[in-house]
Amino acid sequence: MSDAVAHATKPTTAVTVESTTTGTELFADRREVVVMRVDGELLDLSRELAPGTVVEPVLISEPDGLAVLRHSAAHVLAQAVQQVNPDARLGIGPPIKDGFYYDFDVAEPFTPDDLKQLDKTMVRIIKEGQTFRRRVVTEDEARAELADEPYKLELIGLKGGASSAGDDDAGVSVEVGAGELTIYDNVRGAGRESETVVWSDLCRGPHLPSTKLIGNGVQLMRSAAAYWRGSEKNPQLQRVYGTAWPSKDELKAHLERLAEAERRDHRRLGSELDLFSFPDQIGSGLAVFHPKGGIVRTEMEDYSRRKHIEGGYSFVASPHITKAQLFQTSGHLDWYADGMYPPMHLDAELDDDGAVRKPGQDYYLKPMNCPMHNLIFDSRGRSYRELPLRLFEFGTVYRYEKSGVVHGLTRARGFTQDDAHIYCTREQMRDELTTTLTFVLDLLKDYGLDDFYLELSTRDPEKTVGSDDAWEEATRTLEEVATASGLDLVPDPGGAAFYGPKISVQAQDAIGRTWQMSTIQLDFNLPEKFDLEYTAADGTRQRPVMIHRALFGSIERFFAVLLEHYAGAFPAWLAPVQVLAVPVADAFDDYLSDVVATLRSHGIRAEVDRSDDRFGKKIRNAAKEKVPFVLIAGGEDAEAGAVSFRFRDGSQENGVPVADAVERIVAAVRDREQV
RNA sequence: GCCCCGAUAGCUCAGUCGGUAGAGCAUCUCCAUGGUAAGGAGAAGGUCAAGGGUUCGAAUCCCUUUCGGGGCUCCA
Repeated sequence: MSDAVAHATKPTTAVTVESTTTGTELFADRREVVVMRVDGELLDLSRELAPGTVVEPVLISEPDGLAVLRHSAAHVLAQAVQQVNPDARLGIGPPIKDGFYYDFDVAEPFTPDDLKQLDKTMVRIIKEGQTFRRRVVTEDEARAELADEPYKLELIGLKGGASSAGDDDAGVSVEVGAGELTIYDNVRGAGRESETVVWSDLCRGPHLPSTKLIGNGVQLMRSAAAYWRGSEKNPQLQRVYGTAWPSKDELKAHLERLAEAERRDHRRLGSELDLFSFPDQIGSGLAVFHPKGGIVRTEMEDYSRRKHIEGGYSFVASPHITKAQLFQTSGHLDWYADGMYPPMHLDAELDDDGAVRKPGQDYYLKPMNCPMHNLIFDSRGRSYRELPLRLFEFGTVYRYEKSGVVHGLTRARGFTQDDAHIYCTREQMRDELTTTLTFVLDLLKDYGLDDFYLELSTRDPEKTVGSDDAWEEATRTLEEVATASGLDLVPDPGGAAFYGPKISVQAQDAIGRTWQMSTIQLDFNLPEKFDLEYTAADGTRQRPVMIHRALFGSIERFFAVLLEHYAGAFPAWLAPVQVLAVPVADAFDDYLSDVVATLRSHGIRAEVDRSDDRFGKKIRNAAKEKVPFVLIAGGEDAEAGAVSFRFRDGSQENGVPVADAVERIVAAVRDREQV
């Protein structure tokens, strides 16, 4: 086999078959090879290979191998479910990020106890070392065999229509590929006289050679309802989620990552650190910020304002409600009325007999600021000399999110956008987009995020307005600007707003999660609808181009992202309490009060812990509050006119002269250092 | 909006079979307190989310609403 290496796409690993064989034989001495790739297609190792075929081994540790592991685990789950409950009907069971799921039609939803039992049953199946055996069937054979599986029959029907690539349903193609129809039999004691088929499933494959290879890195996570084939119009099935890894250690590491994410959950930290809450009395998705959260938010806004002044933005303000006509003009009422709070009907007058004397007006809470900014642009004649005109506002908007989607600060019903609309000429558009993208990325870096990629959301013809030409030009310009940034660019087909395509900045946080942050949207459409014009140098009236952009998206959401990114340990400039002074005994309260007064005179948020807790308890409290600088003073420090620093990592620096300490803290805040 | 689960003191939670409310932390008072993650004692704190029903009796069982959680769908 060593000489078999020949011309192949991956010369280091691919082999060329010399005589008819199978992957099983070819890679017999390499246990970590679980599936093989031929012409870009993944195949079971047991498939026969003709001479001349170029074969790449796929390891369980690489993405394709992991997906096969996870999909195989989904099969085991389905077998376990039908073993426990023969009446369960099968949906689909694809691999997903970190694991897999399988959908079932069952009379009773799964309980946590059911999942435990299924986990045990799965372990038994895995240990049995069942073989996944592929069998090609005709459509009629498949229909006969799967007569009791209505969802599988539906998939077979689908296969006749659209190709797998054209089918939007994630996972459907996992079951019925583009090629032959196949059923996989799970065989116990394969090759022996006693061999029996214990379970079968319609599936395109491939799978691991044996359930044994799934190993002990599998765990069921939760169950939830999911619409059949992802459509609200279809019945709901019960979905069981699992996670699967090549080893127990990797499973443990994954569970630890989940636990870490839970510890950082902004909803948990928000109440632990007394930053914000969602009082029931106000309503779902509507937050109040407490003093400590309020100061963080204020710092975020103040810094943003300063940068916007430097960036040549003009500041505007607009009301929270408006007459319906404005959103009629903008098109929002046509496209997104469902996402808006229902109108207040005002000013109607009735006769004594109930007839309408004066019709009323509908007023809406604003879901967006752009129509308001358009009116500011349009409040007088505009000259090309004013362009680009950049209107900025921390604009609070209200969107009636469906009850099931509201989630902490990241998906709220009322929130404040750091919203700007830039009006410019077509000639300025490209430069302005470039400048804006740079501005956005630089500002995000100042807040401590620095790992980005871009996403280009393009048109969904069903959900958009405007001419093809305009969309084409807008999309091309955005793509060019995005490409020029040098960042990775990922397509997001159909993800555009109804008025234009957008670039969104995706940022990775400290534990590797991706958040959609800023968006930059190009819009030829709203200027048209609002009939916006400026006078060009030659005296003609021209239509400006409009750029929508938000950096934070919403302050609330960005607050949540930063809170999770820093796990509550904000850099000094953002921390609610920047310095907590802890006396060794209350004899030093006054000494530290003087230090704190000096710090405050430099604009530092500093406090003395004068509580009657013992010293150790005060240190504990300061640590739990994640205060960046703890200043300690006892006799030694006081005599030397000094303080001792205790940092968040527990490290210490003693006997620092007060003036040096103040300078150091002021510098850390000024330079936005993480400490 | 849909499916499932939940709501007990400020927070985290216990409360058996339907018999009338409990802990730790936090808070307040007092005592103690000189060096790096919980000093001690005491007090106060509840219309058991809200409303309705069943029952001699409901935190407990049933219904509705509100709020929250996990998903699905959605996200200008």
